[in-house]
Amino acid sequence: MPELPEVETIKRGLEKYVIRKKIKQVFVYENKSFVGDEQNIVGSCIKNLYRKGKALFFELSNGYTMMIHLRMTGQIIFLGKERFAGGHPSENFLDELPNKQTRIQFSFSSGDQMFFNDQRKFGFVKIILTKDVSEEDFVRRLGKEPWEMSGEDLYKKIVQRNADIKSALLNQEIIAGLGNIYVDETLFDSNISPKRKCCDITEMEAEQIICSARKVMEKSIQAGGSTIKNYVKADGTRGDYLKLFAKAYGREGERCEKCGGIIMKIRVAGRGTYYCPNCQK
DNA sequence: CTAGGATCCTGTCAGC
DNA sequence: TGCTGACAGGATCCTA
Repeated sequence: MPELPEVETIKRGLEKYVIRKKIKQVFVYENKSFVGDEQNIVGSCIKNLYRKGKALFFELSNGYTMMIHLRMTGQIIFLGKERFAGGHPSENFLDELPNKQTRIQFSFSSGDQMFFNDQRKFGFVKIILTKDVSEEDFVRRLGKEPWEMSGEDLYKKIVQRNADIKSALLNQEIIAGLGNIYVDETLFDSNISPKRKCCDITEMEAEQIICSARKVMEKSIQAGGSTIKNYVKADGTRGDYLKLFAKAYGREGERCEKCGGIIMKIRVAGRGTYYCPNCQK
């Protein structure tokens, strides 16, 4: 689920609550979701919080770093005086905690709590030595984010490939941060079909893709990703935050806002894919 | 090396 | 009502 904008939103929202907090206790409800020894982080303070691609890194005071990857259904919920929740949007943003999907719970000396919830257990918390972060497989293989690369950079990485453009944009080694939704939104904005072969993409189109990816993700970060804020509307009812900005994703059968045609759903790279066959060539 | 599919896991929904 | 299969905002591993 959570793609770069959601993880960035969590990072921005969470840092004001957790920086300088001391981890007093860690409860591991699901062994699969925790890699490493939790005793290595007990007693340490959170010095810094940053993001690489779709992963979050908590740099600790004792030489360790805690990496969290939300994968498809992960959520992070901070519970103090206020509640801050981000990640996979669902009813249990508002649940009593811990709940059935709580995999890891952190207690801070301040009395505040942080929960890692994950329905499908694909996500994980991993403890690594801070000095080894750059050698971590995930980090080593991660490509550049759209803001760090030019259209020419992207063009060079895909020009010799035969795969569909959608498949390449989902590949985090080629470009970091896009997932199933933002690839569809990026290609919709670029007027490029998800089925186009990489080797057919011109350098100008690659330029357009980078431009659209930045635009689409910036807009989502502005909207606040899938946080509790935009999941619960002002009147207390629950909203589908995707509808706030998605122009193609999840809109099968609806009218394209650009041409008035019908948004179609097909399968590309094994994923549900929404696009406008009229606009996207 | 690449590309495509299976896989990890739980939950929900459509269709019978 | 139950059952079944498809599918879900990710990334890795296996096979050809």
